[in-house]
Amino acid sequence: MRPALADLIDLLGTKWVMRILWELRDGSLSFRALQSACGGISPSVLNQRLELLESAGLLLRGQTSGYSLNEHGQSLVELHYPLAAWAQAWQDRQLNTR
Amino acid sequence: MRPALADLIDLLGTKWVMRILWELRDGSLSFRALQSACGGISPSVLNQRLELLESAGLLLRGQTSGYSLNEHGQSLVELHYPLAAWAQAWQDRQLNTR
DNA sequence: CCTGAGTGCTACGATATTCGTAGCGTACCG
DNA sequence: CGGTACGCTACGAATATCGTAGCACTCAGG
Repeated sequence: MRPALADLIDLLGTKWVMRILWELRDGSLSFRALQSACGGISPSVLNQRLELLESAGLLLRGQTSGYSLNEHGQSLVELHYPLAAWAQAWQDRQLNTR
Repeated sequence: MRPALADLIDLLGTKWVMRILWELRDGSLSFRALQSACGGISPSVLNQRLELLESAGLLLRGQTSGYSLNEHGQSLVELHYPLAAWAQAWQDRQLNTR
């Protein structure tokens, strides 16, 4: 039996997925705003990922207010907040090493 | 100034990277064992990712005992342990919805 | 009305990444 | 001298992503 976590890891390991979740962490963004927030992801791929996240039950397609995370998506991205401190220490380490 | 977390997210968002970290979570694996643990990733890409993880300072290339995470890699993957419970609830939700 | 600006999203050729398989060179064990 | 397992490379085929152009729609001003 395949563990649930492996499926999640595959989802999060899909290019752009984590980034999109992250950019939506504190509120909704329009399609185009998301596109530029992600540094110029192409619209076809962005749309593909948005469909993926919607079918994963994490995303709300806003009719007026753009895209935003639902409660589940929000709780998932909040689980990643501790990564911020780790990332900072990691970057400092990389700079010193190099 | 680009936040450190964005770099980390890009790293983790690279295909196979999270999966490799996860498969190495409790010990070392040989190249071929990693390959099959990841469900048949092609060796060229696996090698590429191993180099990436090594240059990111997370991986130890074992001379005898295969590949394993160093202390930093280990601490990173431990930050993801809380995801397991979330993933389980997520999967249950998906099954009920469908 | 009409125009302009913003929206979500599609199309499509060019480019980059990944896959799948075959195989090399080495080391160890009988 | 096999046999087996190892890390890893090569390379064409398949797939994914990029970059750009543009369509259809909505809404605010003039």
